[in-house]
Amino acid sequence: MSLLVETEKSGYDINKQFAGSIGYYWTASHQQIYKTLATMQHDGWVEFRLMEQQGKPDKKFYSITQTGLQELSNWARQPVKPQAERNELLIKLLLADLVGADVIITELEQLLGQQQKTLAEYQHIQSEFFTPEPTTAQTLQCKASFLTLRYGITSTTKNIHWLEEAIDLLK
Amino acid sequence: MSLLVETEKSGYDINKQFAGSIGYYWTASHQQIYKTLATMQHDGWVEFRLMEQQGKPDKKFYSITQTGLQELSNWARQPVKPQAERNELLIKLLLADLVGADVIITELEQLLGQQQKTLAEYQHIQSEFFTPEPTTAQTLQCKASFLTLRYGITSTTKNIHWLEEAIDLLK
DNA sequence: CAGGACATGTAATTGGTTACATGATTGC
DNA sequence: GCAATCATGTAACCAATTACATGTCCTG
Repeated sequence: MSLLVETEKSGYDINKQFAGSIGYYWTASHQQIYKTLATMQHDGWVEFRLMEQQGKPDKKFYSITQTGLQELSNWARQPVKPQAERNELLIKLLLADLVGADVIITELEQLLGQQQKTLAEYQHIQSEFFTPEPTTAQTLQCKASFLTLRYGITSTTKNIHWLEEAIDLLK
Repeated sequence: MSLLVETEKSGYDINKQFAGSIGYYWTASHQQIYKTLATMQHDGWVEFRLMEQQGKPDKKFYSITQTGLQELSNWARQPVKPQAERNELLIKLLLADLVGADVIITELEQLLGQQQKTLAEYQHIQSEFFTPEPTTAQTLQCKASFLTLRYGITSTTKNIHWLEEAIDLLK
């Protein structure tokens, strides 16, 4: 729903946003998107207007309603609920005896490579779009995107650190 | 199932383990635990023996079977599936215009306080149980617990860094 | 005598994935 | 001719949460 605050969008558009940069911190399958839009429409949180197209299926442009805006604002005022951390990797560590440490180490190394690649991408984005860094004078919108990217960079960096430490100790 | 590799346990025991240190990287409600144990037992991955007790309800001590061990080992050899990141906080950042930046900042500060407390706890545990740090000579079991703690410390540190940066920029 | 630990569950619902389905248009 | 893009969905299933349920013993 947050994505609809800015401007009206179709389910397809939202799906593309998840596939892009938004996907770094939130994702949903297209099935999930359409289902959610349908229930939100049913609850009166969003409404849509049909846009007929030739050759392609019709588009439904969803926009947020007053009720929806109220609902969203209420949600944003509630503290985030601590979500259960579930880390398969740490479970596997316990099983190192069972499958052999080398299997685990190989996987850790693979993940390390991936994370290093991701970090490089993020840093590229930062140097391209956020130099110099946003100051307090910038719009909230701009700060939010910057902090999102920074979140990606800090978590990836920490992951790399931990993976290196883990590989080092297990070897 | 990983928790049953070491020794037989009841659902109640597992629940307590989740409530303790294991809970930092994996949790489940007692309902979920009993349900999962029941299906695993049905699939032949675990078996139990009843322990009758006077005054208290009977206990079911579950232990892992050969089939279960095989299944678990297969699972551990598979690469972890990348799980969809979902971060409510970053969504809220986008809504700072709607609810006012101060609401968001207050929440960030609250979280910062919590994380600092958590970090202090972790560091206490580290200094108590892992000084000096485990070397390559230690058992895998010991290394695994250490790395789990290290994971907690690195991610909490990362959260603190990011929260400080975010508060700073939004103010 | 109230509240928590002990010990197990069922039922209903939500949130999400996987698989299946449709059908025209555009680019290689 | 084949795959990808555009654009929507349904159906079945799995995982997890919330709420409800039972009954004893021990401690303050």
